[in-house]
Amino acid sequence: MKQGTRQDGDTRGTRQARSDRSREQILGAALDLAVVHGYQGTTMAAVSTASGLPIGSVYWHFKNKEQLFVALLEHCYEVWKEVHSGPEGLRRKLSRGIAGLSGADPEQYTKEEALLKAAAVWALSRQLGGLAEDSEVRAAYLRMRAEMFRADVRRITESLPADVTRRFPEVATKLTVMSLALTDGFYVHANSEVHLDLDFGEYADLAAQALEGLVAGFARRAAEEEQQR
Amino acid sequence: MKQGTRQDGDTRGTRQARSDRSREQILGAALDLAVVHGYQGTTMAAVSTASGLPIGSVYWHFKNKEQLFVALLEHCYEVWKEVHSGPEGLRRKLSRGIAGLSGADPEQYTKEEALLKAAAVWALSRQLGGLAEDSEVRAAYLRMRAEMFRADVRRITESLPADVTRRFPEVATKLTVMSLALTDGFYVHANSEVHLDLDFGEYADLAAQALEGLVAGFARRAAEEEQQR
DNA sequence: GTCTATACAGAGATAGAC
DNA sequence: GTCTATCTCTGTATAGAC
Repeated sequence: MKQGTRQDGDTRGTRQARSDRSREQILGAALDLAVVHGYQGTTMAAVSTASGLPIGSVYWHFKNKEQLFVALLEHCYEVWKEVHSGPEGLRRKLSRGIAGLSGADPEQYTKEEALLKAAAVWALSRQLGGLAEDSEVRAAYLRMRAEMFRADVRRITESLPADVTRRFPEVATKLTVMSLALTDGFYVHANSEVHLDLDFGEYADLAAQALEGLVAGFARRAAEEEQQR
Repeated sequence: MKQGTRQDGDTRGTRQARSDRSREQILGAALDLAVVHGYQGTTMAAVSTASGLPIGSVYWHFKNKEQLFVALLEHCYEVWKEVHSGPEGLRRKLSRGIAGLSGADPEQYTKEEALLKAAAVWALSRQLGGLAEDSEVRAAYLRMRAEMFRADVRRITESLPADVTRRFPEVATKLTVMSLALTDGFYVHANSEVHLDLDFGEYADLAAQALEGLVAGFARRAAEEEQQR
C-alpha cells in the first residue's frame, strides 16, 4: 500500500497516515519475528526486510532496538488487557494458557499473547542470553507482568467460593502463582519436547483438576473450622 | 584424550595431567558463566579469561563453541545421574526442583543441575535467541532430557500405589509431565519475578499436595471399579 | 600443548542525499 | 519521512610462533 508524494493540498493527513502505517508495519514484522526468533535472534536488518521498509526508516520510528521492543511489549499488553477483560476462573485460565499452546485456535491464543509468554523467558535474570539485567525491555516487561499478575489474582478471587477467600485471603495469590507456573512450564515443555507430543487439552484439564483439588481442600478446612465454632 | 610426545623424564603423566586439568578448568569456567549468562551470553573470550587459559587453548580442547557446550551438558548429565540414582517420589522431586530454586542448599541443587534447567530454556525451539533449531547442543540436550524424563517416570511409578499403576498405567507419565511443568514454571518464576519473592518451600509443598490430590483421585476411582466387580 | 595476533562475519547504529 | 552506504563493535574462529 504505498502512496505517491504530492506537494500541495491536504498532504498532512496523508503523510501522518503513511507514517502511522509504517510504524505498524514495523511493529507487525517485529512481532512475527520475535515470537519465532526471540529477542537476540531478531535482528534489526530482519525487521527491516520483513516490514518492507529500509533500515533507516526503522531507526527513524524507533530510537534503537530496545525502544522497538518496549513499544512492541506495550502493544501486546494492550491487546492482552482487551482479551482478558472479562471474568476468568482457574479452569478457563489454564485452558487458555495450556490448551492454547497447541496453537489450534488463534482466536484464543493471539500472537501478542504468545509474545508475552516468550518474554517471560527472555526476562530470566540469570539468563542474559535474552535480556540484560538492566535492559529497559526487561524492566518494561516485569512491570507488565506484575500488573497482569495482579489482574489475574483479582479475577481468580472472584471465581473462588466466598467462605474460602474469607478464611484464607492468600489462597487466590497462591493459586495464581501455581497456575502461572503451570502455564509457563507447559510453554517450555511445548517448545522443547519435540518427540513426545502431548495432548495439551488433556493436561489443561488435569491441571485444573489439581488446582480445584486444592481449592476443595481449603474449602473443607474452612467448613470444619466453621462447624467447630 | 590427546597426548604430547616426549623423549625423556617422567613428564608424560605430568603433561597429561596438565592437559586434563586445563580441560576441566575450561569446563568449570563455562559452567559458571553459562548458568549466569546463558548460551549466547557466554562468549568464548569470557570462558578463556575465566579459565585463565588463552583462547587458543580453549579451541585446542574443543573444536568450537557448540562442542564445548555439548561436552558441558554431558558433564552435567553425568552429575545428574549420580545425584538422582536413588528412589524419588513426587514430593521429594518437587521439593528438590522447586524448593531448591532458592539456592539455599547447594548440596541439594548443584550448579550442574541448574545448568540443565537453564538449558531447557535455551532449547525453546521457537526461541532461537538461545539455540538454533539445528544446533548440536540442542540435539544433545533434547536427548538427555528424554532420558531424564524416562528415568523420572520409572521412579515415580515405583512410588505410586500398586493398584493405581495397574488400573491407570499412564498416570505415572502424566504426573511426571505435571511435575516437570511445575518445576520448569517455578524456575521461570524464580528468575523473573524480582519484586515478589516467594517462599519456594511453601510452594513445593502446595504443588506436592496438588499432585497427591490427583493420585488420590485415581486411587479412589481404581477402588470404586474394584468394588463394582 | 600453549599462546598471540589476526582474519572474518554479523549486528547495531548513524550520516546524509533525496 | 524515506532510503543507501557505511562505520564500529563484538564475537567466533584460525594461523602459526614457541
